[in-house]
Amino acid sequence: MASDSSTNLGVRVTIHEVARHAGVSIGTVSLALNGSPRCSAATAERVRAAAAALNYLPNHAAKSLRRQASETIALVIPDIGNPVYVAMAKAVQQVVKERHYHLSLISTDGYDQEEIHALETLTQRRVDGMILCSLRMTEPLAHSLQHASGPVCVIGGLAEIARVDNVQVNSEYGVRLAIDHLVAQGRKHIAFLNGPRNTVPAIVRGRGYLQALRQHGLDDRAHRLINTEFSVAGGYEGAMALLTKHPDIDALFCANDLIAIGAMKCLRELKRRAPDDVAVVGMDDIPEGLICTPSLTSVSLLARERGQIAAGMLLDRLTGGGNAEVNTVTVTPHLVVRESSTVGNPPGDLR
Amino acid sequence: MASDSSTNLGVRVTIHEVARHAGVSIGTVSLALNGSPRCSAATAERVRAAAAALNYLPNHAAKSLRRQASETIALVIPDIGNPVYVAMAKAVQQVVKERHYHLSLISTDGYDQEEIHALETLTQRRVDGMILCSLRMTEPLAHSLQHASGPVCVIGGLAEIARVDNVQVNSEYGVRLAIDHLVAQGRKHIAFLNGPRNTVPAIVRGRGYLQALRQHGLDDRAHRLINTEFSVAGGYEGAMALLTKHPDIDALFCANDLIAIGAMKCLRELKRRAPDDVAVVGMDDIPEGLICTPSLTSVSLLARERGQIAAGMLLDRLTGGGNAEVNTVTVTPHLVVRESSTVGNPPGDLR
DNA sequence: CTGTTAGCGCTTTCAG
DNA sequence: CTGAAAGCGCTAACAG
Repeated sequence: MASDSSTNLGVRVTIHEVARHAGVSIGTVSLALNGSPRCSAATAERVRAAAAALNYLPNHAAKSLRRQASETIALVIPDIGNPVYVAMAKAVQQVVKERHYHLSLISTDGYDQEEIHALETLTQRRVDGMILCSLRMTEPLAHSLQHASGPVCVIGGLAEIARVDNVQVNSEYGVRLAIDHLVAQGRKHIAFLNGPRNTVPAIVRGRGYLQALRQHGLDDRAHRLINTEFSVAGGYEGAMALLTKHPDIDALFCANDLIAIGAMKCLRELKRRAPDDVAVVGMDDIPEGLICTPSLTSVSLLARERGQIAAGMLLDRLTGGGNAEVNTVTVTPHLVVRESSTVGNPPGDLR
Repeated sequence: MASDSSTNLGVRVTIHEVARHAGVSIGTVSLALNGSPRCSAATAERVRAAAAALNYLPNHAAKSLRRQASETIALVIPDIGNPVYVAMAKAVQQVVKERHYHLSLISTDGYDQEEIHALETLTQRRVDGMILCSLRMTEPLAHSLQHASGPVCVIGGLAEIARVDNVQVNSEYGVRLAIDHLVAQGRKHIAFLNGPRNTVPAIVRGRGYLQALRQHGLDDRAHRLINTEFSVAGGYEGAMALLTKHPDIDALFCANDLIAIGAMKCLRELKRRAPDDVAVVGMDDIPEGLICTPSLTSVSLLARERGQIAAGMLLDRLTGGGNAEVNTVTVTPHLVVRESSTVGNPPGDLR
């Protein structure tokens, strides 16, 4: 009754108890438990048995302090409410787990300050490395990044201003795919619901949009481009503003799927049918694109893959396999055609 | 060039450098930085200045090891892909932040083992306390819980088998609200798309469903009840099975909104109109309920509020304000009526 | 009010 | 192959 060997009731068991129980010194326990070869198999077995019997679990703080490593990486994302980042996080989580690390997930929810703050966790040795997915790669952030006291891998963003590992997606090409598709569907007045003006993705996508219009010989005066939040509410408001100002719009290209979903809600209220009156195309290819009516055509920016690649890259660097130079990987988006952009011949495959 | 005082380039600065720089001892630095009153204001200021100049950040592992506390709590949720848990996490995050703690978010994604594993982080002193939101409160889990080496607050689940702090929602009453509403809308053949048989919420909701049917004098043989996954895919498949077997069904009550969304997708494919042919009601009141067509009537189970309450309860216990006995709070759900259940008179307010 | 010192639990030399 | 001992960076008791 004094002690229940199957549990540890608040009484933390340390390496010392294990040593006593196994009749060896604490140094030997450490060697045995870490699978060092400089320890006889018999002793190792005895130590493991003692540890199991006592329900021993190593104190993480002590281990970190001594090893100068926490076996944890952080993933910093802009918004955990956006399913595309959830998908990314799941991919990272999987890799991290396979390689016996831990993941600390941080959502900055639009506060730039949080990103700098997250970088501090690196210096504080709470995490060994970090995957940073930021919408606003500002100068102070780039600077903190450059001088971070541990490896960082950036997903997206302007990695040009900070020389660090990064995985990019060719989103201008993604925009191109969407516009090409809409033109092929016979659309002439293609509007663009872009993200906030001060975000890197919005800048790149806006540029791509105008370029694509030009290449198709369409009016590229950008008068059908509007900036809004990367959210359903943003899409709704942006679409409302755009459609009331330009009733001739026959296609809405949206910088992400949340915006597209908000835009479709707006269309419904305005009694304009999608895709018949207005075709809609988003970006990110989130699962929600399948549940809305009509189902949403979208450009996949391979969030899952990027997360997976970034995690591998970071862990390689952490576990010694890393090389000296800066690594860059760029993935290529692809278009997923669904109902919201194809009148008459809806694609059969909705997954 | 050898040193840039505005950053620390990989060279970790410790309390010793700060002490040297400020011309005091390390003990004094510690006192000053932790705002101890036993330290003159002038010295404190000098130390703070030195720390800032050197870009000093305390080593978290060292601090944790010494203080036996990590100033971090964990939130364990079943599925980060379910927006209701994202909402809960955001609420917890906010409270945690206000009270200057850190949050470690863990998604178990259906693996029971992960929950036990998460509890180990408590013993390993990675976290000081934990909020556990589990679908399957199994015996081994309850046991680990009971003997956890730190405070745990359970959200939902069967807290009866483990005497720990908990915040509940009266979901049987929530089910009642939904069934009452459907009956009031004139529905006679109300089916129930429940969650997996071995989960606590499904057990409770299934019981509530049958009880409510009985109270309305309806057939309570449970032949229109089916168990499926708490997901869109689960809802789709479950609805397909149910509707083909029982064509007379005129209402689908779903154990959560993901199931309801999947069910609506199924209805669309079967060319059965919602709400005209089949009314649909879900539970959780996730934002996605607003983007689907028709918008989804749902029972709010107050995930945000429960997260907020649980976080407060846990932090109170951690920061000393806690009392000895086990705390229990129960919140009361409410119905949010939208289009999917009301033919003819859609409610004006869709937010 | 400030300096000195022990020690949190662990890993890792260095001896034996 | 195993034991002893130092020390990671910090806090908190205890002197002064």
